[in-house]
Amino acid sequence: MINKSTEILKNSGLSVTAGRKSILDLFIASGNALAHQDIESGCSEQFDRVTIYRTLQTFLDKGIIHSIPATDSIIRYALCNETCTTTGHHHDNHIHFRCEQCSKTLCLDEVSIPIVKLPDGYMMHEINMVVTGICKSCR
Amino acid sequence: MINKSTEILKNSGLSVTAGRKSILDLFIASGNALAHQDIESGCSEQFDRVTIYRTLQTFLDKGIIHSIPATDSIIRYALCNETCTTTGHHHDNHIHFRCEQCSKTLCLDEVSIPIVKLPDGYMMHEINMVVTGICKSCR
DNA sequence: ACAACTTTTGCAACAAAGTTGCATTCTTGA
DNA sequence: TCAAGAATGCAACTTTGTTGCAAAAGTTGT
Ligand SMILES: [Mn+2]
Ligand SMILES: [Mn+2]
Ligand SMILES: [Zn+2]
Ligand SMILES: [Zn+2]
Repeated sequence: MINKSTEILKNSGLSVTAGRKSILDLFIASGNALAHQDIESGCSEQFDRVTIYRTLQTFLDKGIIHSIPATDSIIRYALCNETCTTTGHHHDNHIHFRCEQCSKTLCLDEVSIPIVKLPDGYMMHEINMVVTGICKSCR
Repeated sequence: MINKSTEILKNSGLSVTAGRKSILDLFIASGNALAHQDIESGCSEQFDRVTIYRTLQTFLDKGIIHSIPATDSIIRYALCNETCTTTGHHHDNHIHFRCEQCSKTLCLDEVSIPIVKLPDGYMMHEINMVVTGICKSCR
């Protein structure tokens, strides 16, 4: 296995293509969550918009990345931890932080989502918690 | 004050127009959160798409409605509780539930968002918590 | 290293969602 | 009732997301 992106792709049973490697490298290099647009403009090589949509969907399905909800209708994505990749089911249990200053969205892996008790009759599947505010580097 | 929607508009210092009343009535009548599209198709009268965008933005600014993040890039909106309207700053502290069966998004006003401690250096402003699963009426 | 097979990609053509400027219409308060 | 200001509808446009299909690239076994 030559490098990390190749390794992740092979472990997920995906064929290794320039586009997938490139996009994955971008995720690995970047410290924050990426939106479709970030990827389109941030990739070393240029890839078709459609390819990026399809790649992101594939990565989601395989548990390589997870999506982060937001109120600006821009979905951002970040690398999952190992367990998601291996099980094909998302197990990210951390909160996300969106900085109102620098607009970066971060995974706060060290802050886990607290347990909430739903009213009777509700069945919980996934939880998402997004905090907005000012990040460490913007203070 | 003739009815509730008029009252809310006046209290927020907004002029009372057919569109605003209609949209607000829809929110009041509906038990769940509404997306732009729901409003466009659900209003008694037909209003221009642009008017609906602008109205939603105005309602957000005035603290009449709040937006609910989701990972499907469709933002949904729901009525705020009184405190938002009066202060112009959102104070909704409840979690949101999105049913994977009926696709309805609900405000669970009775379930408040638990407190989380952020790492040093982070300043919190707003918290959003969205739970997905199966709702009471879909079991 | 090659061929056969499978998968991925790019392109084109759409559809849906969101934005902006401007003229017209509606609200409001004097 | 009327003037001033605010909201609306329309047109034109940008951005975002989807689908089908042919060409290109990746994979597997020899
Ligand atoms: Mn994350
Ligand atoms: Mn709510
Ligand atoms: Zn920041
Ligand atoms: Zn349901």
